[in-house]
Amino acid sequence: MMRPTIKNVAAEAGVSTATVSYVLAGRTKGKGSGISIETSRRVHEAAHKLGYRPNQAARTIRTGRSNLMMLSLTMLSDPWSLSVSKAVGAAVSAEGITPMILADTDWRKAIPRQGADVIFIDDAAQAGDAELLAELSRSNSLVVFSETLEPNGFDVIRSMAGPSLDLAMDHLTARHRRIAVLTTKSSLGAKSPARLEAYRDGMKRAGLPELVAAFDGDELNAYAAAVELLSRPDPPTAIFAISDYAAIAAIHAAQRLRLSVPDDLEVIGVGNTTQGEVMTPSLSSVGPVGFFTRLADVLVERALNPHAPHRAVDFPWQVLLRDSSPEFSQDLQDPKREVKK
Amino acid sequence: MMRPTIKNVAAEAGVSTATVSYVLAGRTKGKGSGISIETSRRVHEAAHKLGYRPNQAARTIRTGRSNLMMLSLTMLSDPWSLSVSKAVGAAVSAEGITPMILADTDWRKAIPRQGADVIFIDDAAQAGDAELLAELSRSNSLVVFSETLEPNGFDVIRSMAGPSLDLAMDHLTARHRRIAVLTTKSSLGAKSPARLEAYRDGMKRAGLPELVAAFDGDELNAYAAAVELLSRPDPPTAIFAISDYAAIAAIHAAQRLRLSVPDDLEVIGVGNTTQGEVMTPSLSSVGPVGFFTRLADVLVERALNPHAPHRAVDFPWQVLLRDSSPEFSQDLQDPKREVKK
DNA sequence: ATGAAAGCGCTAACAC
DNA sequence: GTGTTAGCGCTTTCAT
Repeated sequence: MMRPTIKNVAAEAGVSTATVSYVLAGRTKGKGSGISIETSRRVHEAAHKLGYRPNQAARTIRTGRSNLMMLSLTMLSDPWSLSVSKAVGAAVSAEGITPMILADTDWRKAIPRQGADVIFIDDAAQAGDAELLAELSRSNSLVVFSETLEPNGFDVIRSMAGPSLDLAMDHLTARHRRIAVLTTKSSLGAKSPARLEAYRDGMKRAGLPELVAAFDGDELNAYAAAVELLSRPDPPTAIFAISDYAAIAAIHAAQRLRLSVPDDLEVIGVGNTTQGEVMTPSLSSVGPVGFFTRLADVLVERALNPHAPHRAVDFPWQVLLRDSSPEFSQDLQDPKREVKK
Repeated sequence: MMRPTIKNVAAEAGVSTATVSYVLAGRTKGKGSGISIETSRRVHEAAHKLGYRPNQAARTIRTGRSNLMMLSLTMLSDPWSLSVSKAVGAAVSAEGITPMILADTDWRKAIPRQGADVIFIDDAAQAGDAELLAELSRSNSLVVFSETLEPNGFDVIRSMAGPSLDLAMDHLTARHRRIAVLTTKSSLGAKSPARLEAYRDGMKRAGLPELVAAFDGDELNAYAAAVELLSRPDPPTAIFAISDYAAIAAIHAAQRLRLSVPDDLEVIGVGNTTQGEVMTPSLSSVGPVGFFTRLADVLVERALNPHAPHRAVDFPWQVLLRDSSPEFSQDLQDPKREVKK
């Protein structure tokens, strides 16, 4: 009942453990390393007979590589997270790397316990994160999504969100007077410190009063907050949501209240996720284009080359107006209204 | 630049590696194991100074436990998967177990490479799975979601779906004549072999012709298939979707085509996920009640007690009519129409 | 109260 | 071509 080891296989095949290791590593064909075809066959046979599975922990301790990529995703139900997972899954398939998701967990607590070759962290904005990351980067390759950090032993994925966020706010303030922001209470956390500010600045520029609806947690709470917001006596005619998932929740809330999107309510999200793109009505969003594929590439590069110099990767953002905005607008970059296939 | 080991810490603190191990394992207070308070302090100090992090792989190889729980989720974007992740996350938090998600991957290929104490597999229906699982269960504790397998070295989570699926079909056939099923092409895979059959049997009972819309893959394709289905000259007035995510896609498709749910189209899904419950209109679904919490409990129990006898856990299902069905129906069990909070 | 030492399963020099 | 052997970092008897 004990799990068979390389030793058992060696005994069964009548060879040494080294030979087994070689054969199972597939170095039987190369010209330099010579294992006879017959020995190789016997080893494979023995391994199969015993139901041998390599012990990943032992291999890791020896080689120093786990072939694991960890994705720390703060809110798995955020379509942003799903997009990351999908893109990474597609990118690593060829490389012998297995992506594992650490979901809805504070990486600050959970990471130290893990061993992955490369770790993606989707949320690093709290005080002290810079130090902690520098510290962690001594034992793992880190790729961090952050608007504020600089590379320091780890890579940083940055969204050059500012200008596009401003543009989106100007779009809204030109068309509406009551514009609410739907945001997480801890706008410090998550991917969004700059987003709330963009709203505030935009409203200030237009001389309009702020209308803040804050929720705590996931899309269910965002939905509840949106319902509350839209049920007020003088509801907003536009919502700037701090994230696509919040925007989607707002649209569902509007539909529930029999409000028409975009006629009664314009909604713009942030993140440009696939989910927003394919929903009905499709969601206007400000976000990077081609982001997820590129992010996945960066992660794979880092996995394959742990010692390459660390860098910051910037993504230009765009405003993408779709069905949740009333009209085609000439004044925005890339104004082509996207069509669903 | 090398990652510090227990050895370095021992040297720095002027003690042996054994002492460091003891201290860091927290066995300093117990009466039996005596480490002086002073030594303990020095060790902690040294560890902190060096930025020591235990090597998880080394610990695993020595103890045989990784404190990892792996969730193999065939389609992460399926709300079913999100519900699993959420429930498990809540259940393990206290136990020192870290749940990791293996997403959108064939466990048949990926599992052998991993080392987790307990592995949840959400999809085991293919030929040969029974043998492979029995095999794998020699090295890992397995919990398998399956309608067909029997426990054999692993636990089985079973949904007693049949009667409720039949009930749901009878509900539909009593009210509609053109009822379509929205299903994955490979209805062999995934969690659904019995679901398609329930549709077929139900239609046969009612003497109605089958109307099958099959898609390949994820919710985007389900959406496309639903649009196509509803655009036909003689569209169905009800859709029985093989999974909640497909049902949600169908509702979105209907909304896009300006059809009213439930007036023009009744939709019933399978799985009873939270996402379906909170959407607008809320989704009628047939599924287990309290399933996810219970599943999480089973996983935790298994993680804590690897040698307990293996068992099958059955979940009774119910038909839950919500807004995507036109009317309150007396003839169904638990007919209380649920209200969103 | 602390340390020495034996491995866990595996890989990679280096011998033969 | 194949075997010997020395560890990787850690935990855990068993001495002292």
